[in-house]
Amino acid sequence: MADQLREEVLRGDYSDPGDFPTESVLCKKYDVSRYTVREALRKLTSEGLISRKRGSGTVVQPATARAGALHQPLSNVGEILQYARDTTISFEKMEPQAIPAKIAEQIGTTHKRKWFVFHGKRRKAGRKRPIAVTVAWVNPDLADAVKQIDVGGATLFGQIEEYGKITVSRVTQDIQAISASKHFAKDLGLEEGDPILRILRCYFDENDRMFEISASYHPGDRFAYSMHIEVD
Amino acid sequence: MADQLREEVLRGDYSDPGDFPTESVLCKKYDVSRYTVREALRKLTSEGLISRKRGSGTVVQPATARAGALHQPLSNVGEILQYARDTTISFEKMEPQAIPAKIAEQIGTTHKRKWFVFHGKRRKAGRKRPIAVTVAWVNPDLADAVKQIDVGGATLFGQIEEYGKITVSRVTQDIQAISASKHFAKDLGLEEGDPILRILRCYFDENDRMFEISASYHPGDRFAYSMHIEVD
DNA sequence: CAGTGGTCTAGACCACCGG
DNA sequence: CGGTGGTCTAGACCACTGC
Repeated sequence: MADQLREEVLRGDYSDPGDFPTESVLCKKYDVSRYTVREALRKLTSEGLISRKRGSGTVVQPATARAGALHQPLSNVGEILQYARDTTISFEKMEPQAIPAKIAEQIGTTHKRKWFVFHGKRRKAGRKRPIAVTVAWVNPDLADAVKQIDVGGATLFGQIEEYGKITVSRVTQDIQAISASKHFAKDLGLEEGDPILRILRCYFDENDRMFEISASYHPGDRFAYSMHIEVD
Repeated sequence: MADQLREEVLRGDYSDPGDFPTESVLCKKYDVSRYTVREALRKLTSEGLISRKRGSGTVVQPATARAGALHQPLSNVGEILQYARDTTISFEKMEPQAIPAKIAEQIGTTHKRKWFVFHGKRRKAGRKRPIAVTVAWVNPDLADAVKQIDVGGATLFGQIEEYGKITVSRVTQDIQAISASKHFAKDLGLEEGDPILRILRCYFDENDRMFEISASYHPGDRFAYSMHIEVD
């Protein structure tokens, strides 16, 4: 139900203020209890699609004109996919390697085996330089899934979910400002030493197995990571 | 109830795995319905304090050995306060000024009036250099509350909430990597040009009025912004 | 298998908002 | 004042876990 409602909202069905149905209307429309309706609306609220006010009702959140730099709104994993909307990413499969010590230390992992490695570049239509570069490591348990990965296509973790028949259930992120190494500077069209935003993500499946680690590097001057927090 | 349970968890009451009470036990202990228990546990889950698994039960999330850098776990505004636990912040009240163009542009505001300005330094016991510096602007509507602010004390937005009789209802954040200016480099003990993580926050009250803007600057090498995302 | 958390129904009272 | 969403009770069935 949340999915269907989300589609309707994104399609703009309730774009006029006051258009959004009340809880009781939704109960009747979908023939479910109020609990179920509220559960669905809770999801949409946490995604920032709607906002609700006691006594007034529910309104669709205006797609606020994102000023200035490239933004990456992100409050749940669903939105990670949205990020890919007007950009494309392509990967290159590299030789398997162990998780580099610097990364392993930061996320506190002790894996010793060699993981599958992918190098990715995210591009925006009409720009020559990539807007971000990514290094991703995939758990060696998932060899079968890795064989089927299409390096030109969708997100890595999405494909792993599909081919590996697993579901991402949590993601951790560490965001840090670092200095561009010669290598990353060249890729991103920066000077060595320029600020770079590094986002280090760990993806866990439903059994709490870490199945992917990704490190993406964004030019500091062209990228801001945006998020919103609702307070209960 | 969530608050009380959170205290117990942080105090370490349920540190052994298998110690955490089941839903039915909590129902009896607090004499509330299962809905209420689940609502409280939902909060703690979203804060990353506990994790739950159908059939197995609820376990307190291990305070994973945070390697190296200073971390700032943050998934809701409540946790912004926690950040202050082993650190202290002190402010200095400056002359009112209009929001600088660079900031105003990024957050897309058109306020023209002069806002109250505070400069803050966050320190950790036993370190001479501040671990972060902050610049905060407070909405000129809140002159009465600003008069009562204790610059040596708690968080700015917390005091504004109290004295201004308002409640923060949402926060937006923009996280960006920037290059240290001469001024910030000196304050943080860095070289000019070193990477800095800037977190730009806008605080909104229950009427969606932006009542505070804050920009905090963290040394790139000593600070990582950590967060976790649960997928439903 | 018994017990866990996930989901759901069908009621209820409340604080708050608008007309 | 009636209707909104916020909170809550008291049940129920289910999938999944561990023994």
